[in-house]
Amino acid sequence: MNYYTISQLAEQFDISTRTIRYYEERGLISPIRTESGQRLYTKKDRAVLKLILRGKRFGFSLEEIHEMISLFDNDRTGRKQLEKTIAYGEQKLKEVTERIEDLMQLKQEMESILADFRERLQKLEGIE
Amino acid sequence: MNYYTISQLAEQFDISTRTIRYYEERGLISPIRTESGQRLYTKKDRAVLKLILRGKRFGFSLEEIHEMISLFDNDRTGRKQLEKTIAYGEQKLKEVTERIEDLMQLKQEMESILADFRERLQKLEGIE
DNA sequence: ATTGACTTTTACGTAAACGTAAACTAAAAT
DNA sequence: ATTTTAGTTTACGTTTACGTAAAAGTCAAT
Repeated sequence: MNYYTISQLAEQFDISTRTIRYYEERGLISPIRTESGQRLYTKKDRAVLKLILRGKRFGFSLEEIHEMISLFDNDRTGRKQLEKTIAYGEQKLKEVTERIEDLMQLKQEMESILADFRERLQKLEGIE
Repeated sequence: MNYYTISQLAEQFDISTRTIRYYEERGLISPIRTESGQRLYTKKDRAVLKLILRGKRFGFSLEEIHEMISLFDNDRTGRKQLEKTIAYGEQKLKEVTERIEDLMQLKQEMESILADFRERLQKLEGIE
């Protein structure tokens, strides 16, 4: 296995090292350390970071993202745990679905407004 | 035409009056005033407020929302203005479309993870 | 007319999500 | 060997999006 340094990841995702350390502060990511204390990130850590950034783009808070990440934790073996996780996942899935529908409606509206503007432009060009 | 008071709108959207005044501070909404200085909101102001809140749910910043609202400004009569507005609108539309696609991918992933968890649960229940 | 609910401005406070600087150590390059 | 460059912690600063409180004016109801 090979590792990434913090600045490599920062460059790859175009974020600051401070941001990555901050995510660690908040418990979202947990890189291993070298003897001297340097952080080393695995592919999995990288994937988690990717998830975080995607979540952010969707307007989820770090706290929400934190919860969602725990969905991917494979340590949930017990039946009760599994059931809770599934219930939580179903709820989050519903939220995402609603958000998609909302966005699609917004898209529709923007398209109709644009169509209206284009029509106006046409008329203006007809005069000239 | 009839008007809404600030607290009426606040109640309707379940937000604080401070929030509404803050949107005004930032130039997102511009209610008229009574002689004594009270704010009065028209249906149109209400619609703008609705837009703002929806934008927020999508994770747009107030600054971005501000720009998007200007799309709905009907004061853009000049041809150049119209062209600029259309170009801006097309770009925003693209962003929204990308966001939808991104979200749909997330949805897929969540569904497959959930399917996996459900399968595990089934196996656990088979044992018992 | 007076109580109480509502509104106004001004202004300081706050949580989230980092930015930035200092002071220091380790690694890499010359 | 010694500069650079990259990394660490600690800690204070900053922006966004409001919350909250004070002081004063206004509207609605009894």
